[in-house]
Amino acid sequence: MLRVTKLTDYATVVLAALASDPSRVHSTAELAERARLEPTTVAKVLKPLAHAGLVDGFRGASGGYRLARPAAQIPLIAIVEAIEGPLGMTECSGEHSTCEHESHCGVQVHWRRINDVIADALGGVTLADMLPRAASPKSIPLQLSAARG
Amino acid sequence: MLRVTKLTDYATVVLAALASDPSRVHSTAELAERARLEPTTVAKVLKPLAHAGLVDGFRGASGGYRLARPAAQIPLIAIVEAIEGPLGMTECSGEHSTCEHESHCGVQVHWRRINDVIADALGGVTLADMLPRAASPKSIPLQLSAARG
DNA sequence: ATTAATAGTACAATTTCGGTCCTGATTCAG
DNA sequence: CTGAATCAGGACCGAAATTGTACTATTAAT
Repeated sequence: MLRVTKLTDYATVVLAALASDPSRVHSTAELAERARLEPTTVAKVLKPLAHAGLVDGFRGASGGYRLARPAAQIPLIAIVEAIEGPLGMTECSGEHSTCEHESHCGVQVHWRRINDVIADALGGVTLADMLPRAASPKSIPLQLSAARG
Repeated sequence: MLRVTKLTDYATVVLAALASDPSRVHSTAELAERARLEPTTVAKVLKPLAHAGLVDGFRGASGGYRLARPAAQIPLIAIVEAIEGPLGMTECSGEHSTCEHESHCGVQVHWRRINDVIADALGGVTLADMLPRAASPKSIPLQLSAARG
């Protein structure tokens, strides 16, 4: 149904919890309690997030995670791609396609552009827009609909 | 990776084949040959498409399928939803949510709006834009990126 | 009646997703 | 220096979705 995975959904919730106190280091246990998720699940979400450079991980006692950048500088597309890999609406949208129909497809090129449209839509929203009390009144700029209607 | 299913992909290809001769009735066998897909797969794709009113099905000898409307009046979102059901980026984006975290989530409202953004993006592209030689020079209006800069 | 063709359902194989657990590396506290 | 806390990185398994196919019933033209 064209949806992001639950893990991506969880990632936004966990990141939102981190963003509520960006300067501190939060342990997974603490984040799990805040987000009301299983600690193991939170840990699983944070690993790829750290790998993508969205959060910084600190080992050892009193270690944990901290937002690597201000929330306003973390676009949603970065979160989605950190968890789910490169955005690709169809098999052939990405770099290494294995679709056997490529040569005689006809719609491939168009899907690629749709890919860009979605990426732009997801790039126009940042983690800051997802926070309970967003900084700006227009928490999410619905620029596309504005442009169309 | 935030992708549509293969069936949805096939649906666009099959619909594009139908659109190449909109007034005629095409059998699944013929469409399969054009799209280079298995006849059974084509049949599977066409059923929900007919159910959604995107194509008209005619039974009996010399039966087949025909585009129910001009390609320019079939937005991509209709194709996606015909095959995959209502668009819902997250569990809680849709009508009947079963997510237990709703009451204390904080990001739910925002995902809903992102849902709308994606739906708009998919609503701004029609089947006509997917055809090999599109009617308009700007085959796909990248309005979002234009709006953002 | 016979044949062509869709409608609807059901089914197995494969893949992905969701969630848990384990082992190792690192850091802080005593 | 020892031990506890905590992340890093996989491995693993059950559940669910996807994919592709097959079968039967119904409809319509000849």
